[in-house]
Amino acid sequence: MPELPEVEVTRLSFADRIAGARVHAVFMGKPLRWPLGCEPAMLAGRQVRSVARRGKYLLVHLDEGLLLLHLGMSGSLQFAPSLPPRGVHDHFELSTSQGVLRLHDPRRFGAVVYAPSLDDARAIKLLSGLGVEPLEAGFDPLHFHRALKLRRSAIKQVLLMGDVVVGVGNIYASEALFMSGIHPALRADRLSKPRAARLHAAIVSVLQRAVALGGSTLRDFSSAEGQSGYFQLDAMVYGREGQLCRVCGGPIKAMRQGQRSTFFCAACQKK
DNA sequence: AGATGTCCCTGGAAGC
DNA sequence: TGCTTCCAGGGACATC
Repeated sequence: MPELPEVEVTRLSFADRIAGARVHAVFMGKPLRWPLGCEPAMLAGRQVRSVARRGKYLLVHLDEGLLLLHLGMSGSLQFAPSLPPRGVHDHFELSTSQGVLRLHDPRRFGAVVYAPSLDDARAIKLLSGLGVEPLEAGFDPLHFHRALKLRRSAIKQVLLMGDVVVGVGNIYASEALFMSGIHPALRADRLSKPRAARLHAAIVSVLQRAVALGGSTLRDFSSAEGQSGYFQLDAMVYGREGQLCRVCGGPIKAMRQGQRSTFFCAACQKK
């Protein structure tokens, strides 16, 4: 399932190649999470300027307006000079002078939304509530600790909410908490400054590492060049219920938090 | 206002 | 073997 590293790996895999491309045609398949918000044919003739990322959203900037792409939980993008015939799960396609950008998304939790600009109400609605970027300078230990002090939910759930820091999904939240020795159910406002700093470092480390390794292949992920990642080989706790902790040899446990599964080692992770 | 629960969707795995 | 049930997940929205 695409979290920040997968989205970033996807971006890196086609951003340079699509920059400058002229849109020829737009294909819309089955409805995605949200409507496109404009007449698809309206996009023909526009030029792709750049592809940026904010949290788990890809921002395809056009010479006029932009497309906000979200991969949901099963979405992946392909970009190539030409692609094989569309399958039943290919729900969005941008044919351009430099290749075809195709969204494949079996579960259709993904989205493609058009906004006239970043100041437009639709873009603001999707982007304004997002927290800081974990791989940028604005994410620092002291601000992180201060933000956690305002939250009484379990630390795992605060990480998932994405309004303190973006891009940490279910897999990396479990991994980062394991790396920093923090129990997922600990209230966010109970983290000491040193523990918040350790968690901060773990988040940066696990995300950077995942980007460097090409993202996680847990489930359906592959980059827009078709490369699959191999983070799964290195998961310390995620998906390992009942297996032995790689550090202490104790059993990895699973619990539910807000209808999401959390994996942790009760010996290594303390409240 | 912050916290919590519900829902969207579908393929694959597990259970009977 | 073939059916049903459960589960995965991000995030908007409703409800307390």
